[in-house]
Amino acid sequence: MLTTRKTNRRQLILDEAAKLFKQKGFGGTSMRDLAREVGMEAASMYNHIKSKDEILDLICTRIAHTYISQLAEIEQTDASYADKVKALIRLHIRLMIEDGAAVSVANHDWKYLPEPQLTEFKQARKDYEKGFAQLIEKGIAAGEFQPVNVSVALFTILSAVRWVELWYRPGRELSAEELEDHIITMLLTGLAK
Amino acid sequence: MLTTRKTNRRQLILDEAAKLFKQKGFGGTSMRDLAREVGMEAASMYNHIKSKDEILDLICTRIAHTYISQLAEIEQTDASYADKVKALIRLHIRLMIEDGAAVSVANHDWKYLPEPQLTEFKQARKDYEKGFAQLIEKGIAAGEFQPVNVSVALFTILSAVRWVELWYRPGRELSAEELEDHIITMLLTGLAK
DNA sequence: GTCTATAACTTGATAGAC
DNA sequence: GTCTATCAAGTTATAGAC
Repeated sequence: MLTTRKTNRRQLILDEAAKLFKQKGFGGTSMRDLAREVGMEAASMYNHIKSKDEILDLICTRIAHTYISQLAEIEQTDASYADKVKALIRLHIRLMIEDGAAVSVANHDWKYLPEPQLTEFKQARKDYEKGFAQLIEKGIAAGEFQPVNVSVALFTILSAVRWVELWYRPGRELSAEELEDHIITMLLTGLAK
Repeated sequence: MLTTRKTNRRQLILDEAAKLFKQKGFGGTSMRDLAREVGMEAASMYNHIKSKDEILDLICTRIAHTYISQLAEIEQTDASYADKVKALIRLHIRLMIEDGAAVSVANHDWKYLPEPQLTEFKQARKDYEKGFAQLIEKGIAAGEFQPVNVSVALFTILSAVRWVELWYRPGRELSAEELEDHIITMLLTGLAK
């Protein structure tokens, strides 16, 4: 685990909710579905959480903060820009593997957040993307990267680490580290000979 | 348009449905929402379509067939494998730009398809991915591509063309063709110098 | 083909006993 | 803190007048 979380009753609800939201979507998951998975009646869950919307907010906000604090950490190191970008790619993949359900929810169901959480989430994501883009820009300026279109490079990287969610199963042929190596090779040196 | 479709009443319902499903998800869109957009009462739509599920099926199936027939066409040409892969990337991007709502639905809401359509859709996607993977494999065997991990390359490419949905707006700084060029450069030659 | 009315059901959330 | 019972609102879909 990259982050340590209490494993009380409330956290159990959040963890099971993330799994169900990933499988069936926020709108496709009822509180009764969730209650069955948690092992209590739907009404009882309201002693631990305020609403279905709050569950979504807690999941999305935790993931957003995780990404932002990891970016801040990497920005402070004195590695090359290429190494910083590689480190970020590795962190994305590792978070997806270790906390995939919550990351999927933050990737897909954030749009169902009520205001003002929706606006806050979108702003946090924008800030993150801006910080990531600046690493690529500086890498180009420093001669470490090709002069690619920065937005295209950024979203190609972010998308490439997203599919891990759809594809990777622990115990597949590749270990997490091998997977990271292969994706970094593909993104940094490309397919062509 | 890559495909020509009749613009009767039924098709209007399908087109508006695709837009709403993309915006609010299949579960988050009610038949009343859709009816308002189409300009009739919810009950009246049932003279044109059988059910909400049928709408989803018609959208997903059309997109699946489009991809599969495009792949078959490209496979038959005698271009190099590199050129075949590039052509497929261009077709993905163009379909996303010209028919983005339906492509988004086929990408995200296919999981709400009822059986047996769900199984059929998953099989069609699997077949498509297999055909695409074979082009990459043969390209490696022919010495046109680096000996990358084929699955990683395939899903990196498929993901890279997916984000166009989240990002591209007509009238943005880039034309469709420039966007295709940039993405192909990023995927084929990579970020590193 | 379009409408109004409504059947049959599911939804998120609450009240109150224990 | 968990339960049963329930509410108010929303869901897909159909019946039947016009």
